[in-house]
Amino acid sequence: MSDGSDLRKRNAERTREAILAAAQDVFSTTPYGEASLKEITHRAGANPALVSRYFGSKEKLFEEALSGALDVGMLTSVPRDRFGEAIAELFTTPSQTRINPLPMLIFSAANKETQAIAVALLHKKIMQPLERWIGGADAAARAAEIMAVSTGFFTFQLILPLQPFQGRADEGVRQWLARSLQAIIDG
Amino acid sequence: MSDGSDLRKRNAERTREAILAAAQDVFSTTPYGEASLKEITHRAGANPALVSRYFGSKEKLFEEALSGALDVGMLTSVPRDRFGEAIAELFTTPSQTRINPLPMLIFSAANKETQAIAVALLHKKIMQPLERWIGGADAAARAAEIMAVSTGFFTFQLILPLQPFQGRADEGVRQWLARSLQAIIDG
DNA sequence: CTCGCAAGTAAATCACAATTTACTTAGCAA
DNA sequence: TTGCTAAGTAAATTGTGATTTACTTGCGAG
Repeated sequence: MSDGSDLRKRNAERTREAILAAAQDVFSTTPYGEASLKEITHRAGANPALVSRYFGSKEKLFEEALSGALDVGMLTSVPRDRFGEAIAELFTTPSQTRINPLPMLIFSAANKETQAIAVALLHKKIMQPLERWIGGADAAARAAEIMAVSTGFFTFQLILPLQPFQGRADEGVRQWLARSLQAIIDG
Repeated sequence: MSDGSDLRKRNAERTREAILAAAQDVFSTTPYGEASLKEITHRAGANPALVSRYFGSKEKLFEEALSGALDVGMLTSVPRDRFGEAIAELFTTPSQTRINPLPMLIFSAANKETQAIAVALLHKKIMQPLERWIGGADAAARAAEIMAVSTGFFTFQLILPLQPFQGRADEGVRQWLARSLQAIIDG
């Protein structure tokens, strides 16, 4: 039976997961159009033809990769009165292990198909729960504001690098991030 | 001689400008990879082969289009004590006439080449003059913060549409934008 | 053991758009 | 008027990468 410690060479489930993991890796560091299935499957030790078999298409693979990476818990697991501080700390502490979904979101701008996929998933997996967590009449606006600040920050930290946002960023930038985000939560 | 009112059918200067204008139009509304030279030159009433002649390549055309669109005057022509208010008003007042360079910046994430082009132009045409206009020790950080907020806003207004940012946006969003930007200027 | 099928592969196909090439034509100059 | 050159065009070329196809092989059931 296929439990997690299965050592067979051929194992559809395992291969599928390996491709998905590689896709999250690649899609969060490489623009969608430049992320090739050859590269992704190579990293997974698999063959490009399997993407079609297991996911249907590159776009569907992207959808599943993004869906798996989007996790509102990142935000909502933090106490409200420390929100800004905690998120600013998280954003400015580079982590090799955890994959960051925001670059994938930014890269999804690369074509209309992936834009549509991203908008739908963003609503379902982030905006709706985030709005509920925030609560109140203008929760939707405040949730959108949090996304705007976060995405803007990562755009210029990871994709179009500006010096002040590089690496751990400086104290001033961290404080700005913390205060901006806290102000949105406090309303 | 070729003054601006020249009516000849064949006029290299005129054609070049027409292609450039069409490119700014298309590149600011269509992801780079989906913006075809066929579409751009069609709008300009010209032929795709002319891009190669007048600009060298699609990337060079993009560079010139972005360069022409990036204009820090948008920001620095505003009095400092009304900065937030004025920019928020500008950002939330949809204009068909003026082309918005920020989507082009966001779309430039689509590949490493255009990223590099965008970063270089962003520095030269926006960050440097903006930092000088802001002044002080942490001017670079504050300039980057302004870009982050602005780009984040347009990402979710124009590219991955979130309801609260659509159209003129609501009063709460405008106030948030105004206050966020003003706070960065005030330090 | 061996058969059948699921898993995996290599190579062909398809699609598409940028760029190049070889050609046509408008417009100016002598 | 005639030719020469710059401007413009149509079609061929190229390159790339996703997807499909036809094939091979591992592996477990019976």
